[in-house]
Amino acid sequence: MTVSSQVSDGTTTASSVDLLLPRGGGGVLAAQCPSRVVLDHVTSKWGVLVLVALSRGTLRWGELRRVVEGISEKMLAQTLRTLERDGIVLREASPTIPPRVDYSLTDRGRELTERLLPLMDWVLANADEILADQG
Amino acid sequence: MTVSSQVSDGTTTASSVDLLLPRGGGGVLAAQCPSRVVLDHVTSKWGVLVLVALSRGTLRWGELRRVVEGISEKMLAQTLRTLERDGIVLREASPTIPPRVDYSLTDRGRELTERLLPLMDWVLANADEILADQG
DNA sequence: TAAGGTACTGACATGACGGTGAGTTCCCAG
DNA sequence: CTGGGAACTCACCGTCATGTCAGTACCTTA
Repeated sequence: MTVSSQVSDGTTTASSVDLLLPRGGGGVLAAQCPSRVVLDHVTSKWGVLVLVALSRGTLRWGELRRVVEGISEKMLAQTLRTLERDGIVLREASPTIPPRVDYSLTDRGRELTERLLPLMDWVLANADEILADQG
Repeated sequence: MTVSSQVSDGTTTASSVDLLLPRGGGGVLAAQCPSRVVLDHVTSKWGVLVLVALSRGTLRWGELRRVVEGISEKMLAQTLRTLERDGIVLREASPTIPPRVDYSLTDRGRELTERLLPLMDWVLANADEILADQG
């Protein structure tokens, strides 16, 4: 049942708790930790879904809009801009008419989704049971 | 339960992605998918941090408040109540004076954090670089 | 007597998140 | 020559998430 040790590049995730929670405080739980910012981008309502969508491959603006159901144009633009600034998503615009813009994951983005997908998998698999248990 | 296979060669291999993104739409990206609800709980700003804090072991109310820096009492209560309803966190109150309430992860919660910690690890490890890259 | 710790709950305010709808630029189909 | 699609931006506005502050019950310590 060990899930954490199968990251391709050899990074060990075995006792990650100690990294995340140094004894004297700090780590992710420190108020001023920069990871708080990135964490908010990555775990934002629409950020997660966009990353999942792109994990299968490159998508155009309009495709993203359709595939991530319920997202507004404003939120899609905002989410993509944030993820692009973070170097997680790559934006490639063709100067053609009509315009064509492709979005894909960078290497960094692929590293991220490697760790995100197992979580999403679990949530998807357990959501029904979790909600059923509480009426 | 299919644990998503790791992506080792850059291109996504058929795995959990297909579960998450069925060809005809649906999956996590469907607007009415129940996983959206659970996802919001789990990836909420404070939810993530509380889960990380509890991943090392049982904590009391006051300990959580101190360890998760910046959280208000209201948000801590609200977050814990949500996670408890979801069967992810276990609340045990001793009817002693002064009151003592212990919070810990359920089995379900431990399954979840197994998948959450690698992600948090990565975010922590890369946050500085990500923020530095954008000035 | 007062102050403080423990584990909360509830009222109130505010500010950010997110939705709506319009506007833009260029081209092509009808 | 009107309409529509592509990929956005912008202004407006509402609601909900979050923060702040006060209050509660009981006991211990100063």
